[in-house]
Amino acid sequence: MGDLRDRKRWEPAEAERAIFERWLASGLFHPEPGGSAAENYSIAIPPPNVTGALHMGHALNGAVQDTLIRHHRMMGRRAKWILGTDHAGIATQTQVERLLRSEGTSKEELGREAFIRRVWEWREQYGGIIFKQYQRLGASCDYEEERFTLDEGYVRAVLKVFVDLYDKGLIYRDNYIVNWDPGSRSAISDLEVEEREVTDTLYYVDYPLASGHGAVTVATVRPETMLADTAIAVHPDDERYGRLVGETAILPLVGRRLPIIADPYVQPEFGTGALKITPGHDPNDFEIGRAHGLEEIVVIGEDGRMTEAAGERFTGLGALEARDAVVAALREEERIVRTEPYTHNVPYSHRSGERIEPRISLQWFMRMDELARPAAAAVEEGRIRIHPESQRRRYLDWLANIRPWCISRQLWWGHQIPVWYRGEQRHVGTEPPEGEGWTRDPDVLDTWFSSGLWPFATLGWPDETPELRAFYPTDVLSTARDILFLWVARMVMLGLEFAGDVPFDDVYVHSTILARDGRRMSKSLGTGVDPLDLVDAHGADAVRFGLLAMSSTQDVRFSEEKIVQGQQLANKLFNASRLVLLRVPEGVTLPRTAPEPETVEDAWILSRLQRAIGATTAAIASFEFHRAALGLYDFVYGELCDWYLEIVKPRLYAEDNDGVAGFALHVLGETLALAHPVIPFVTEELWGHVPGAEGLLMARRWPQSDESRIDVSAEEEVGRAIAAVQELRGWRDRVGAAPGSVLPARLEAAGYERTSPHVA
RNA sequence: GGGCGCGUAGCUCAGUGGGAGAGCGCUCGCUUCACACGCGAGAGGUCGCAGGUUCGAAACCCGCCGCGCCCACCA
Repeated sequence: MGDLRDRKRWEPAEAERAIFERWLASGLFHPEPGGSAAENYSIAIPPPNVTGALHMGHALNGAVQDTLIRHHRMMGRRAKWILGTDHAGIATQTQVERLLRSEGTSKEELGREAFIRRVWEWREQYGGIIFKQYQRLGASCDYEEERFTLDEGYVRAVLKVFVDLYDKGLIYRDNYIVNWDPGSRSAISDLEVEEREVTDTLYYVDYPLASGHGAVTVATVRPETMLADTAIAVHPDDERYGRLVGETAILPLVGRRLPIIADPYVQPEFGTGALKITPGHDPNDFEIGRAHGLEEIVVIGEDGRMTEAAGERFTGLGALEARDAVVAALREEERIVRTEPYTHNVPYSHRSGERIEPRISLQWFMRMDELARPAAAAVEEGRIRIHPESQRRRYLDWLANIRPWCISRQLWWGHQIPVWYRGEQRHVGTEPPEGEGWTRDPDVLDTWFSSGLWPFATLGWPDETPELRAFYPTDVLSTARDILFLWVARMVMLGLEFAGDVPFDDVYVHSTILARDGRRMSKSLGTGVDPLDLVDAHGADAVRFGLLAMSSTQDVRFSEEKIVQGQQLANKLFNASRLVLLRVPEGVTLPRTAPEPETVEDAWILSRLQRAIGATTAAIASFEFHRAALGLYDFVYGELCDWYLEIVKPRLYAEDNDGVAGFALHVLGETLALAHPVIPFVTEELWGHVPGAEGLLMARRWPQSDESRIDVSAEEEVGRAIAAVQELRGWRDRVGAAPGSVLPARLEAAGYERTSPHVA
């Protein structure tokens, strides 16, 4: 560790690695299962993607979770931070596909089995790097037990849940309109779609009536989908069209006969008040089509290109090319009456960034309403608390309006759906059926389906393991806001349904750390900041402190200044400790209990310490991490260092200093413990230099705030002295007196009897 | 269209009924034996705008302006 005498600064780079090794070797990161979940403390980490690298969100969330885990570990709880990664279906498959392309091959060329083997190899090579990065932050996860959502046991849990839900009638297969992502060539769920504002052209197109008398004009921004039109709809009360309902129109370019129907969905004010109905490629039209029993035609294929059903001259064209071709053909027939620019929202895939093509396809769905009710009740009744409060409403609103979830994905990397087909027969089970000629459903499950089981599948469910008994339900789930529905709500639903209890008591939704420009950090814009660079530059404690100090109930812009502030705190604490430790005489060790104050300033700092302990404990308990971090800073800087240590310095340097040394050791020891969850490295290092300190600080008891040590009169007395000193210093500077000069002065005021020497 | 939130010092943000604050930046002064990644002293704010409640409002209420996020099936 080196001699403190020669170390004038806290040099995190040198010290942190060694300290982490000591923690890891201690085995304290890995609690043996025992006791009940109510006595123990556990947090399941939001599993990063196998492919993931540490970003600012991970770093903040890591700081939050580690602060909680370390705090509760010091409170004497058996504390487990459950660790693991997510197979991340689309993201991982996309990465490996890209790699294959660079090697001049493709997943189709390899075939499914070889491709999956390849992904596993890739995972062996690159997976889990992120945990090395978490370690640099000091995260005290249980590294001995790393879970993966495609581990054998986990797969069993996923398949069992699928089969159970199927047996309960909550999972079903249907031809339904879905968000088709041509980029990943898979269906995706509603939550993976983002709207973008786009200015398109609204085309007014004449559909001639079959009677030969006149035409109906419809307005559309997607002329290419007219090839799949199967009706025209008008509002039932729309007098302009009343007599046309029941008649037939002829679809231009195709010649199909389209019934003219009445449906209240149609807005008479929009366009011409007549709407072309395309059940195969529009969610609304799909509903109308089902209500009226219309034919469903699909003309856009899985690759986003027009199928043969679109007709010979359009087959193979991309959807946008087809739009131009259709418009050209319509112009040739003089069907386009007019056009106007039109700005509206268009769905894009959050995954691939490509435009979503709504299309009908055969998919697996999960009914959510039945599961949603208890999940809402758990929050309404306070069995789960969501912080900040504002997120509670979002959660409840989403559950109240929940819709079926499309859970099948047309990928290879993931949990393959446990359904086998043979002719008309279907077998749903965790084991393949007996006999020959069965083929398994090729689709895999949405990644969030397996993530939804995370808090209990990681603990061995469906087996009744000691881990499950000891650590489920977990205590806190800390996460970013954008996966509240995608992940958190689904864990609640599935936890209640399968593990028999809520998956966690508290949900903490942390800030999103934005770039300086107020937008999300972006690699392509170069506005991202790598947390590991910050660790290199300022140390892990500084990064943790800074992120916690930045965190809030809302989004914040990243400011490196806060991290610098953390670095200052670590350095300050290091040097304050040096002052005390280097003056402790032989034979004086850390007192077992708080010593009696010898002077008013002793009483004062002891009193202020109790308040700092109370405030820090309360801040962590209420998930106000900025209060915890900044409060520590204020105590260490503003009270301990600026005043107490300055005042006692002469006593520490005096010959017979046993008393004050012991007292200062006590204050130091309590302060190190108090700061440890936020800045674990420097505090652990210093603890190792405290004479009489036993074991790791990480395992020490959490300081208790002792009401009887709060001394209001000492606080007032010293507070007055501080104010007097500040006033005198101001005066000194104003009159231009040299700081080193000695001036005769007389103090004429009451209440300074014991502090006047310090004022002097 | 519905919902939520934000607007406080040059920057990033705390503060939510009674003193306008922190870090960084800026100015001035200090090689004081824990720390120059330091110490001390300062400058800097109509707390978005307008109205109301109150003895008292940065904070509570109403409106407006500006910014952001989420949800939503009007072609």
